[in-house]
Amino acid sequence: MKLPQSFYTRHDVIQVSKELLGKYLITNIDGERTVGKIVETEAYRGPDDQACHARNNHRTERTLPFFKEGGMAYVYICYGIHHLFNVITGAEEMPHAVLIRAIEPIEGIETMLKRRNLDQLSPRLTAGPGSAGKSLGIHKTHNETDLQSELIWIEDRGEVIAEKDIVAGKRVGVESAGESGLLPWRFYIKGSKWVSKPLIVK
DNA sequence: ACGAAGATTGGCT
DNA sequence: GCCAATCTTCGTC
Repeated sequence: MKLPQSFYTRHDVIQVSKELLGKYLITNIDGERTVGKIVETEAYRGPDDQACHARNNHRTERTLPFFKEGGMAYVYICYGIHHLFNVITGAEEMPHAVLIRAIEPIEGIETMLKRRNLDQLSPRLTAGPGSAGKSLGIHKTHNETDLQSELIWIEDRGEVIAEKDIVAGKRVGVESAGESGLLPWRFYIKGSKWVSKPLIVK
């Protein structure tokens, strides 16, 4: 079942981030259907979260999607190369988003391999936000795509990830965000071999 | 108008 | 492990 818009418009983006684990992200791009199970996410909770692009309600052309109602894609380019896929959540004017950091390839694996210029299936195919987005054919032109459309959407296939099977840790690559950089808002499915980096737990 | 930095990745040493 | 790739965005001049 396709997740309804009400799944995304909820207030608590941390909760939405965790519940997205075990859901299926489906794209129908360039006539190729690809499906990946979401195994790793990160929550970005503006305006207070200093690691969020929309921190302090910072409103620019890039961050406009943050201020719309939850349930659409937010795709932006990182380091000039990578197209990172996020889901906008929360109510209008509430700038929250969830970054999809890794998926487990489920369907259309040949297409994914071709898009990534790889010839062998391994976590390298879809681990990391740049890799996951590229394997699914997601491009910056898909920014603001409605997740109720027939282009990109997320399905609930009845799997529930128990709280004990969710690992929480610091988000990746946000050290410069001060206190916010320490928040444990990265989540992944315990034991999944498809996550982008193992969490260093002491 | 200019320049530095960025929610990363892959190739080379 | 280190570093270049590559270009948009944003702060500053």
